[in-house]
Amino acid sequence: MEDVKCNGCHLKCDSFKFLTKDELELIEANRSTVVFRKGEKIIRQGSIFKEMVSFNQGLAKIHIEGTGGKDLLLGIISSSEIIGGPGLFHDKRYSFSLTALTTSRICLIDSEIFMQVFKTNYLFAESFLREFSRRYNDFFQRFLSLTQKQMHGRMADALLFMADSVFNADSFDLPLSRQELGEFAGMSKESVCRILKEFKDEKLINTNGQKIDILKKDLLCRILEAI
DNA sequence: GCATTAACCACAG
DNA sequence: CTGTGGTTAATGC
Repeated sequence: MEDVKCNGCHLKCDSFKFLTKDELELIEANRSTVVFRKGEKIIRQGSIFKEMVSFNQGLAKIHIEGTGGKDLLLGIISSSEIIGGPGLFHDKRYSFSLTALTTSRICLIDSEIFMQVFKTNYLFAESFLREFSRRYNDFFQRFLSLTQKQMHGRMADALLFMADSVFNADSFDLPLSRQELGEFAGMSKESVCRILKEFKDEKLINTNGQKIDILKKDLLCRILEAI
């Protein structure tokens, strides 16, 4: 893999554009670039917070571990973003796991160095916190969906999220297994199968393995709105 | 009571 | 891993 300089890297997220040449070189000297394959864990919930993740390319899931080995899938990373979680400021532990859903290109930045730059460059810090806040806002919206909607509404939510926030298309190859989709929509994998079949029978969507086509988005939106 | 919702289990492909 | 069918428990008319 070619080692692109941070300065000329077009994959890095917008926050980095606020860094001075010196700051970017400092980051560069304290980061590694790693490619993760599907299923590989990028960060592990509970482990010591050593590095910030600069996610550059690919697809990954943010998930937290529940009891009995059951996960809750909180979000999907599909574009460049700096990820680390509250551990950077709070308890020096990762508060969630990050797992690659497809081959993903990531830079790992020493957290001490990241913090150093955070403290000296206000525009960078503000931009980073804006991204950070947006991410947590999304989590809160998920909680709302998970706690106040019934299964069909949650499934419609999950499918529309994939279409609008991840793929920007109404047809896509779902990067999640039925099990993972269940972890995202807060239901068992059996319920996922049943509801997808119902949606398919009602011609709201078409499914073929991992391939999903949303056929009647307006009706799906109505299911989403109707509790 | 009866219907609905949704999880758990078993099992086939 | 995916999908189906049966069972069960809780909740709501």
